[in-house]
Amino acid sequence: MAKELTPRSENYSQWYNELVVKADLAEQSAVRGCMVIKPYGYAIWEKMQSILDAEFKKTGVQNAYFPLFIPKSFFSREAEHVAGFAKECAVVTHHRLMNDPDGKGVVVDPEAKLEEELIVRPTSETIIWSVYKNWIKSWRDLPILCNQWCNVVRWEMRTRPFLRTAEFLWQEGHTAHATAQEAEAKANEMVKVYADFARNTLALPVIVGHKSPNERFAGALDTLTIEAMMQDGKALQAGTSHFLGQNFAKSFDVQYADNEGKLQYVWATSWGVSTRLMGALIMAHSDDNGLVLPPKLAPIQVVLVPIYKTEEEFNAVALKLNAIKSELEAKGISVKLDDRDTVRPGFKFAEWEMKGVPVRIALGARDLEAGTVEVARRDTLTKETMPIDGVCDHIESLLGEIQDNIYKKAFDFRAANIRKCDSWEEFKTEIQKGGFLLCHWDGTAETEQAIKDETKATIRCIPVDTCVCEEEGKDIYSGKPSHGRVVFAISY
RNA sequence: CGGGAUGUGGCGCAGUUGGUUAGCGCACCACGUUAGGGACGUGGGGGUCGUCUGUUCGAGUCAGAUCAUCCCGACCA
Repeated sequence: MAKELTPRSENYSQWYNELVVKADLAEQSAVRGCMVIKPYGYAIWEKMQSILDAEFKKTGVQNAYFPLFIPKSFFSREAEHVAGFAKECAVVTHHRLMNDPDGKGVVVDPEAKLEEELIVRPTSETIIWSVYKNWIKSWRDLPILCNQWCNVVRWEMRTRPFLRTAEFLWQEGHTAHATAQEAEAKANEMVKVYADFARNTLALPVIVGHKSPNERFAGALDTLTIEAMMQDGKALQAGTSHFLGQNFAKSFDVQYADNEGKLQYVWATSWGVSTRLMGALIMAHSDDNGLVLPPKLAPIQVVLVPIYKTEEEFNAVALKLNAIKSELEAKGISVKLDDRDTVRPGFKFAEWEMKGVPVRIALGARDLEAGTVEVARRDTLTKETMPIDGVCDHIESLLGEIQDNIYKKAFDFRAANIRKCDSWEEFKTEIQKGGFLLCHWDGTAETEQAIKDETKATIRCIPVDTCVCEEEGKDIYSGKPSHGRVVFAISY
């Protein structure tokens, strides 16, 4: 059948690419590396947005919107920042088209060349700090805590659906503070928000940690990350929070008068998560039957499938199912009654499984007589027939159970694929098997680079809340002294 | 930008040493039978074979050019 997936174990990439399309999440667009997010996929993203947005607001953050275009001169003010992004920017050079004088179609009007080129934002630090300069005069203006939900463009050489696309949706928070301590605390607070969201909502066990200087955001003094493990053992950076120090304040000359009247540069953070979380969700939980969505994120939590032969049978079954639907909805559960008569039940079962709906209820004439329903759960692919009375209460708790079980499954998988490694020879073969290796590192960029060149493995993070191993040891590569283990992995 | 591959109805493919009307599966349309794990039967619609040039009596098939896409690298959330 057209809907069948390549098995995960056979070709992980192909399985992933097919799943994105077959679960109706997204498809490729006419422009290479860009993606159409379809309604079902977007509904999941919207759910992520609304939950995260509420969390941000609890920390005092407000939403705002800054322009898509950044004048080239703004962009080039912070040296490290430019160096980090210059190679992947879309640039607007003209503002008008004209009819091709030599024939059909249109060409760029050479008369309409812009005096200063505009960069399509790859991230908004520069434009935002050029604006913050006008907002900040006094210590009384601080802190400023803004977030924006928007799209950004990074012209990547190679793209993959959700994980790396030329254009993607994200949120970027940008805060300005009077002191370094306050800014660092904010960066920590936000990475905690991300970690809680990943664990509680996405059912994704993540490791929180610091990036090594090599892997740090361009222009940051410190980058905090949440790192997740995918089912092929590769690491995925799922969100980052940066302590930017005074780099951007100095580049954009943003100073405030403190309570003694002295001018001080402002301290900054920025933090973001993107539609890459969709990729993380897919790769962490899905199986050969398709998507597996944690109930807290599923746009449809329960699907009802009627089974019938005649119209009378359908009416009787639908009556019962509608009653169940109302009762579930009264509990705040989102329900879909699949009453299409154009496809058969078996087709519906397979289709909703592909789309990852956590719970399916099937009800037919047989059940009506016996007073039962069939309840199937997506995470375990098991089903049981139970009395129709009390089924809604059962499903309410079942959704919680499924949420926990999906997290547990991912947690156990990760636990089984994290191991310590103390020998360089062992490292070289072990790292290729996938998973995270906890190893001693001497703290130098040279060692990290050498390891990357030889094995493609990078330091995913220096963990702060999971697998923390502060202990004396020797660097796995250089043999120099080390004060703790860090997480090495091959990453997306 | 380096290495590899592929372009044939919406999708996935076949198409022999060049040979006449370009074929198959899925999807689609109609009718009927079906319906508790991706239904079946019968009938039907839809493609000039990525593009250009060449070789030839004759090109989906051979040659050259060109464009596009995909995979592996470099780069990256």
